[in-house]
Amino acid sequence: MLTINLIREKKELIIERLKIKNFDAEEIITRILALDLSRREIQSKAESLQSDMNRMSKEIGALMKEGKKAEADSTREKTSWLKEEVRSLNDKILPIEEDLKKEIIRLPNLPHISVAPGYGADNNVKVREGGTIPILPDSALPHWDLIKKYDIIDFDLGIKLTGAGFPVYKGKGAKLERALISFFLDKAVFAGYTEMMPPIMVNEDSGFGTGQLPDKEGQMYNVGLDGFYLIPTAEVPVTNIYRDVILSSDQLPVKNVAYTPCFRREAGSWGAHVRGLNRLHQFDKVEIVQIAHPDNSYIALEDMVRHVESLVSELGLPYRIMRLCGGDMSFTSSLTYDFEVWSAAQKRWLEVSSVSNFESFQANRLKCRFKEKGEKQTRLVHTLNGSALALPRIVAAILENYQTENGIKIPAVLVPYTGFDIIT
RNA sequence: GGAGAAAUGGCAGAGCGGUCGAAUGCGGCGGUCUUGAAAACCGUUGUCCGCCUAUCGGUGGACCGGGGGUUCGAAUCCCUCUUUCUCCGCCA
Repeated sequence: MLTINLIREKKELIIERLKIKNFDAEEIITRILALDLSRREIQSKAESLQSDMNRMSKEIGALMKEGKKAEADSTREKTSWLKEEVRSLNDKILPIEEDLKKEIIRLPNLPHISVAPGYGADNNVKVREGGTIPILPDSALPHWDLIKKYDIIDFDLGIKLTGAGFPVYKGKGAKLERALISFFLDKAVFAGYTEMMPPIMVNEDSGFGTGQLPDKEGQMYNVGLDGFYLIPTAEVPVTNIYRDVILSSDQLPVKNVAYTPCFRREAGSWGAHVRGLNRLHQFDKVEIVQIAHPDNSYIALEDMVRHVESLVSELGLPYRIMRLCGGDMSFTSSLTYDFEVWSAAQKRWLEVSSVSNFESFQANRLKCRFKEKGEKQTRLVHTLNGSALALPRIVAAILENYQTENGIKIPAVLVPYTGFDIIT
């Protein structure tokens, strides 16, 4: 959510910058400014009358004490119309504020200056790449065949228990999953992140804080009876830890990491390219989150990108880092880097991580602020997060890229975690 | 699930219709003292919104778990929701 101050002061700049995201903000901003103005006018009026009321109430109190009942009563009579007036003005403010908020939350975050215009994945910019693309024999299998061949992930069983997109990991498949989670967590803790185990259901306030609600309601599973939502990513609980919090500048940056299962309804997104592990309703992910000083948030972003890069690189997966264009970036993001790994049997790139700086956009929804040491003024923090990493596609890439005639080899860094070096 | 009690500033804890944004203690910040530190003493100490102001700041309004109500006036009374604690029941 952009701040009302920014909208008041930098209207033209916002309109310009949002064009990069192919968003026409002009009409919305015009409405916002009009609502803002009328809100302030009414508020001023109401508050000055309220001030009169407060003064008269005190007078009545004083008169009663002195025993001047008649004078107190005459003052009391005078307050009645004021009371009406204040009430009717305040009643006008509420719906205006609601409308104002409704309009403001429709504005996407401003893209960073380095973000290129564009409409989709084709306009993303390749920043770096690494690793070597393996050449597999013609007999190489896609991962959905490999998991059957080695009996390590069972989709049919998941369908029986829950439904499509809820796989059951079995034997060495389950162990590989757990090994990856441990590996990712250990790496993050070593890099200075604090491990968290948050709830995987959140309330509505949390959903609003990170931007899933109210618009992306259909993406999350709703536990109707209790009004909770299953988290689509650990970003939601871990970032919302700092909702309504004022940090001191020497606590920044806050660096947290969490493993959680993630749940996504993925309504309407099924089709080609979603076979096997490519898209699931429930999957495992390790997420890193930083709360940063606004002056340093792009250093933090770079730091996170390097961290994620070290993970894919140590797993020996061919990868590339893409800077998303305006049209491919999320509503809430200022700058996003996507990590893609090469899936050797599908012969395509799979997105395994998305690392973003939200600047103060989430912080404003969260009311997460900080104070510079010794200063009175509060400022909004910057929030960042990134997958480090999302498991299913990493598993898919490992299975495909590391397949041999004798079985699937396990990347060397994982062997201490799995306890085996080949799946047969 | 049943029966009671409670929710106040960073923390602890008073207040239970008017002078309360809120005593007191601790903590934090600034100062005096000291070679330095501690102790002691003095001062200061929240958030949001509006208006005025180039800035420092001034001024008005709101905030005592959330929401609603009674009243000229609510931290204080009433309703409701949430959370916590105690006892009983159930239970990984």
